[in-house]
Amino acid sequence: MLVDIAARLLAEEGPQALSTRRLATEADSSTMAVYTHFGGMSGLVREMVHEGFARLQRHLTHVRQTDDPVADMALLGRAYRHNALANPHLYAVMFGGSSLAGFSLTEEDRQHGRYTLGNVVKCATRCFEAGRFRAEDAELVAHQMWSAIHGLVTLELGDYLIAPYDADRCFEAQLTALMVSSGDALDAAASSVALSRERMRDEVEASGAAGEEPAAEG
Amino acid sequence: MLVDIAARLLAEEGPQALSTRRLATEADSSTMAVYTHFGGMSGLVREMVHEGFARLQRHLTHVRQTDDPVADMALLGRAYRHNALANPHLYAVMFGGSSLAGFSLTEEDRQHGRYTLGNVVKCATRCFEAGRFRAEDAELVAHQMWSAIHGLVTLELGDYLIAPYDADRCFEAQLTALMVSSGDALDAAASSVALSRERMRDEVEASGAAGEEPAAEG
DNA sequence: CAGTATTACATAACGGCGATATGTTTTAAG
DNA sequence: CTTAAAACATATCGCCGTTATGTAATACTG
Repeated sequence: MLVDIAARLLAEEGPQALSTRRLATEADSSTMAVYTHFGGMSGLVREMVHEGFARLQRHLTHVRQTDDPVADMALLGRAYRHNALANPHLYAVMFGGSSLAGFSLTEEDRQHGRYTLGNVVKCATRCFEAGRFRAEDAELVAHQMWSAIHGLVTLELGDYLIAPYDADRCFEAQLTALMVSSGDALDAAASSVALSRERMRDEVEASGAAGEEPAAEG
Repeated sequence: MLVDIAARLLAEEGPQALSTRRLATEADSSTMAVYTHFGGMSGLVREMVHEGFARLQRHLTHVRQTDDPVADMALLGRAYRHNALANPHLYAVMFGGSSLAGFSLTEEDRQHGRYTLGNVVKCATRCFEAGRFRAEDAELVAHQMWSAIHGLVTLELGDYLIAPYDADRCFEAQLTALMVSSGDALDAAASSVALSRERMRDEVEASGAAGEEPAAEG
């Protein structure tokens, strides 16, 4: 399928490899294929955005609920970052706006992935019910998690975070800070974040052994 | 100067207006001008990045130190956002990575603007000395402020934040959350953030009356 | 001053891009 | 079988960044 080829090209060679002629060559067809099936490059980019959010959703729904909702929340953050690092160019298309020259996304395209926030909203509600977070707006908390971690991931993908304040260090600090600012106690937050790190390590080891990674890239 | 024309085109018409032919037309010269002066579009983009960070620095150094360092810190956040909203396309070039198709920035280009973080680091140190922040790494705090607010601004510029959780609301919440997670008490943080909002309002009214805005855009 | 080397500029061309128009082949419906 | 629709291939248009080549202006040097 053309979408699969496009996803592979995007992951392996980056945005500049996504051209009608390159796709035609790769699919053994003509440049018209993109237009008959997607109405142009914009339509194909839209499909890529949907695919990107589907992969994100797959990562987020993969975190299991435990009796430590704050650790679950931290794990959601780790899953978000993990997905972005596994599909960096796809993530750039999802949020980069005009990452591909001149291909502006529709308002509907931009808001399409909003459903993935539901995972975070539900988890925030559980944190409220457990008395770990101040009882405030769960959606607002979700938006704060989203924008803060999105910002860190964006800077990381752009190679703006370097030693000694590399992305790993900033991310761990960011996770704890987010839990604290939502109302959790500092030591409790640090403990839950540490627990989430162990759960994440176990997760990637298990799926790494099964070779289940969604995408690899250089 | 070619850089001024480029900055104007970028601000008024967006990234796709930045082409050698368009610049040649606008400057009444040929396409070679970009190559003799900047060695190509990449060089011109680099100059734009430098200009963008210079404007950011101008905004950041414009916030005055008061006896409420947390309010000063919040005002730095507001200044950062204000600069990004005043120069949205320029901000996209600074951090969008490949906002312009295929023009990858050098490692030196990406790290060039790092000096602007110094304003935040100094302010964080003052927050420590005032006993408002937990005495930890000032640079780490600065990085957290940076990535969190950068993430929010990025989502805002990309029109990802819509009512009822619009950018204004998320930003105010983000500011308070950042101060709280750095160690400030919730009510103290909220009070300083509110104070910073008033100072910001006075600021834009004063400079607005003098017509001193750095750039306007549709 | 003359002579020269460097820089700036204009023109034309190359390859690649998204997009369109047109005609042809394949597919599916009646 | 007939025909309407979908998919495809080819050629072309107007962009793009970039390069090569030749020319005019400038600055340096003896």
